Amino acid sequence: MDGEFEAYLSADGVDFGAADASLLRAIAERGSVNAAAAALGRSRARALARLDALEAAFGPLVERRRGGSGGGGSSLTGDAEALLARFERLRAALSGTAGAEETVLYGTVATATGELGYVDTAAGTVRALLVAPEPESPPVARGSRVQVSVRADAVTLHAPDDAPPAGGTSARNRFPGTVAGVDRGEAIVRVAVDVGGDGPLVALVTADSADGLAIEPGRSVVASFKATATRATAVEE
Amino acid sequence: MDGEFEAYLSADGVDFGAADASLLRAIAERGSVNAAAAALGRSRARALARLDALEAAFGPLVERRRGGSGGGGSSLTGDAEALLARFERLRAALSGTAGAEETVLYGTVATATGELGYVDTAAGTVRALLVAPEPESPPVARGSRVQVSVRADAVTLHAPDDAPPAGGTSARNRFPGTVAGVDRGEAIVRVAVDVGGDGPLVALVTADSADGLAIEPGRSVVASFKATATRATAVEE
DNA sequence: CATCGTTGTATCCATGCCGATACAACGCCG
DNA sequence: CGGCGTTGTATCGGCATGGATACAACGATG
Repeated sequence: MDGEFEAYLSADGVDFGAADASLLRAIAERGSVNAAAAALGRSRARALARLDALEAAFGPLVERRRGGSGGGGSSLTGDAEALLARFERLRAALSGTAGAEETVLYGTVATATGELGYVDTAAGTVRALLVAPEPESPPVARGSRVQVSVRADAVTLHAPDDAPPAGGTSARNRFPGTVAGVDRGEAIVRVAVDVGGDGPLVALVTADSADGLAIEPGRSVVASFKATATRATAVEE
Repeated sequence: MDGEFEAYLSADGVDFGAADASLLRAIAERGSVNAAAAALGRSRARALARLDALEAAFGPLVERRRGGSGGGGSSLTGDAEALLARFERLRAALSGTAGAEETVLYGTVATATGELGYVDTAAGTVRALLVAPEPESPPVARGSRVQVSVRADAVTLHAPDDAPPAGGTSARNRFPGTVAGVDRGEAIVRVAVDVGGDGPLVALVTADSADGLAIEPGRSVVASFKATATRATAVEE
């Protein structure tokens, strides 16, 4: 997955986004809506109105005081801190530097049992969560054409003789393959594994793990990932 | 993580969201912008203008023909299909029914090495990716107060005598604990594990895995999750 | 050639959001 | 009591977005 994202937390038709987070942070930092708005190049009236709208949807976020020492001021509530923390987690989950890279495999749903199904792909059969296109939509059905996404950070690499057992009751997807490429960061390593599909299966592992497995191009490995960490969504034919 | 989300794919200042996806899908289904707009209760002029804007940012999405058999019509390009697939993956990654639930642990960064660090939490030391607050911000520093989020779908459960080895070169975070609660779906199971922190560590596993481990309240288990699947983001004191 | 139903383009009006601005109220402080 | 700097509220004008509408162009079809 490449490109950029914007994400919002939603409640009662109000979307909390990056501009709102900036406003709350500026209030915390400067202690007043007036100074925060000025620092962000926004009008105070609009900032106050936006806070009213956000509070109607997300609960009390800013305690505001007029008069008194310093002329008045504002501070964040605990609810605001929690909301900011939630927003940060959402951003972190999506941010490109935090392992949002995915391997995408195309295939057809072979069996569907409740929320889980098996998908036949070029790389082999994958067990995955079947995600409905819309919250109220019918679930993905057997025979549907789907894309299966596997996050790089959900993939574990094993030496061939140290891998989880194939088949049986193990719920892990398991693919033997050959290391095709290695990109090293300071403490994390991106490993591309050729598992016989159209493109490589990508794993994001720590440098210790990579070293412990002596990861290098040409090395045989087994890649595994949880069924519940794997999503299948419908695509057009 | 609870509540609702809205997510957008961004390029060149244009955000592709649910309404845009609905428009493209309606075009594919009805074969014309006119019919699609009418079906969605939108004006044709605005729909066409929106397509122009989207195409300026994301590339050619709709092939439009005027005159001819049927009076003309429109169809999606391959780029549009790929964009829709990407948007579906984004939605699936965030959707509540697909395992986006997280355990959040608060703690302090003890060591930081490149992108990875160790965080001291009430449940014990966690190895995690340190996510900068903003793309251009300095990384999270040692001593920082952080929230550590662990997705339920990233947590693997093991019987105590079958768990990965503690310490050494293993890159997996590892927490022995006791099953505190079990919620069963048709094919997946949400398991809350008491690991000694403020709240339970939540795991989303398949029903076979849960059965294989004889998961029930009171059962001793070991929960493990990858360092690269674990994110630490800064929070206020 | 006229008709049909599409796309292409332009215009109008309504609504919502936004910054700038102004007046009012508040409570501390000198 | 006046001054200060904040919050509270209201108004104005500008801009963006959106639906409704209208005219023009296109190419197959009868």
